[in-house]
Amino acid sequence: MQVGEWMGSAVDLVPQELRVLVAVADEGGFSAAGLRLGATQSAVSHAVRGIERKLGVVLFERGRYGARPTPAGARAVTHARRVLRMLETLVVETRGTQKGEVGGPLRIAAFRSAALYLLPPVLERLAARHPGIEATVTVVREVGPGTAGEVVEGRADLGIATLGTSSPIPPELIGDVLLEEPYALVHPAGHPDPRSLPLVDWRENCSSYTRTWWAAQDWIPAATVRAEDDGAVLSMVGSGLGMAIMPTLSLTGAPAGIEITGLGPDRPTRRVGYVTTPELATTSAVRAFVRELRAHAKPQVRAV
Amino acid sequence: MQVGEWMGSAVDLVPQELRVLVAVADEGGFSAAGLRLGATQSAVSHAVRGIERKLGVVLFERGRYGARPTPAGARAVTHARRVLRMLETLVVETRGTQKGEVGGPLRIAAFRSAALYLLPPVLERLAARHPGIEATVTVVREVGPGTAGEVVEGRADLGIATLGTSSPIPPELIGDVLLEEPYALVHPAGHPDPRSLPLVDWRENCSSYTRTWWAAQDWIPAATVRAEDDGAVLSMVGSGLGMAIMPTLSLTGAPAGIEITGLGPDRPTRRVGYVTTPELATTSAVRAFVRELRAHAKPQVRAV
DNA sequence: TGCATCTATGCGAGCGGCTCATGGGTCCGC
DNA sequence: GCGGACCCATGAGCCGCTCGCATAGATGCA
Repeated sequence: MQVGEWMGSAVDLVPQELRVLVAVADEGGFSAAGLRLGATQSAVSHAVRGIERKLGVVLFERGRYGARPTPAGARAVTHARRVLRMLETLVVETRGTQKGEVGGPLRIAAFRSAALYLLPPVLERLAARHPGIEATVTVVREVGPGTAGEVVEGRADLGIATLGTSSPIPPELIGDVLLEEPYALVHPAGHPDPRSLPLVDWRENCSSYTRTWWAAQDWIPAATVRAEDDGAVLSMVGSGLGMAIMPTLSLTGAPAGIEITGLGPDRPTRRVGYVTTPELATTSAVRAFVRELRAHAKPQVRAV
Repeated sequence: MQVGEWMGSAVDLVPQELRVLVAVADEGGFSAAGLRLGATQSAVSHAVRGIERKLGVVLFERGRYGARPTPAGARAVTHARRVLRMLETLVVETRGTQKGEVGGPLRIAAFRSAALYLLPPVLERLAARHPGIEATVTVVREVGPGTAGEVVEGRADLGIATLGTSSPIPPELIGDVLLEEPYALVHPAGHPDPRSLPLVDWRENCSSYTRTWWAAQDWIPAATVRAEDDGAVLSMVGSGLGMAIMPTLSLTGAPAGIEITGLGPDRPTRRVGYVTTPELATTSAVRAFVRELRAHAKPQVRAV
């Protein structure tokens, strides 16, 4: 005989149900979520209905367009992501304790230049040392919530972020500064008076500290051109369209025909660091990655 | 048709399985765990076997005595507790978002005197303000891992701890100081020279800062009597057996016949605070409790 | 007014997880 | 030494949950 409500709480959300929530939120509809999960729309509909009945709360507004999370639904999805990640962690760490090795997925969110120039050598050494770790990098524009937002929302395990006065670490996250790098003036090579060129800027380049310094410099004009990202800025400068003030990391892949000039002793700097959730900070995969990150970031500080 | 491995990952630990792990670890055996879960020993055996097969790791050593967790098992149990708590949080917070009210279980670990004299008024006001919160208090001796250990192990959501130089907040936890209270000399009322009495002490009374101060006081003898807890010390002092040096909180319920004398301007103090996990710190129940805690702790600082 | 594209739902099938019953192993007392 | 009293392990069977299928309902668009 099997009693209706047996072991377990009255409201038990199994991992599959959590995955359904995340999939619906990500895909924006039941049908698309079903496709992503390798299931039918019917299964998703049944599942969501069951969850809503258990919780006594409507989680998604259905409509012609698909499904949007209600406020309660959005909160549920955020929690669901974290729970799913902790379940993954449980499995990986338990296995790792047995075998004495480090492994598991590691989702990194980074802004463009960090993903292109800072992470590759770090990930290379990480892979060499811990082949079990499956690292994935997502490039996120460092505006609004930025990479830290990805971590808060549970979409990433660790974020490479610019940690400035304008963007402190959110209270529910922890992190540390990896390197402090100066801004420099970039301009077409051989230009006699680069400071007179029009300024090329891009959206992410707006740390408040930098802005303060900018305001004190009377030679800096308002940006005449606003590019999509720092890479675009760099190529525009290379094409002779103007000059730009960029952090060192963005200049790593500078093409030929570009000259970099320092901004003097009182030049502005920015701090680049990492952020992660405290429950993930203790996992061996995150610790191993941060170790490699530190080992590579430290020399760069001196090289600047 | 239903494919063998359909939705969800190959290794999916459902909440019931997590509860089985926790129950077996807590109860020390499959039969007892089954009893606690309202299920049979057979079900527990099947479940544990299934989990071990999924993870590919032996989680419990079985024997005549029952079942003990292996190292991997212990880690799995710790993670399981946290995941279960986060699932609970998901449900409660999602419902709360809808209704706009705060609720859910709140497991508090506190050392004896805090549970007896600090918490009751706080819990009273908390219950008045948020009837939905179901607070439970566990008294934990503040030695070794102490109340913070309960939180780390996932057995409590929030701990009232003595935060001193000897016991810093563990890196995976967050917390804050609530009040700083002085130690005082307690002795039988009317005694002409209380400092000459034999010293009564107890195990928890061993902050390193206090010890430093003690070492500098030549009038303090080695403890001649060592009681089980501060309450016992207090009643022994009340019986005229000797004097003791105790923090203010332990003196709240001092019986008649006891006199309290200050220890001068350079008296030692101890800091009492709370600790919790960062993922719980953002939940509305914990925030509400901490708010009440602060509101009550603050005046006590001035009253000292 | 069809059509396209969503979600909702009734129905049936299969797997998973439970109980029941039983067996094996070990320690203890008589 | 031997039954009994604890453990856990395992096989058989049953029941419910969850999913797929088919279809109906809703809605915006041409």
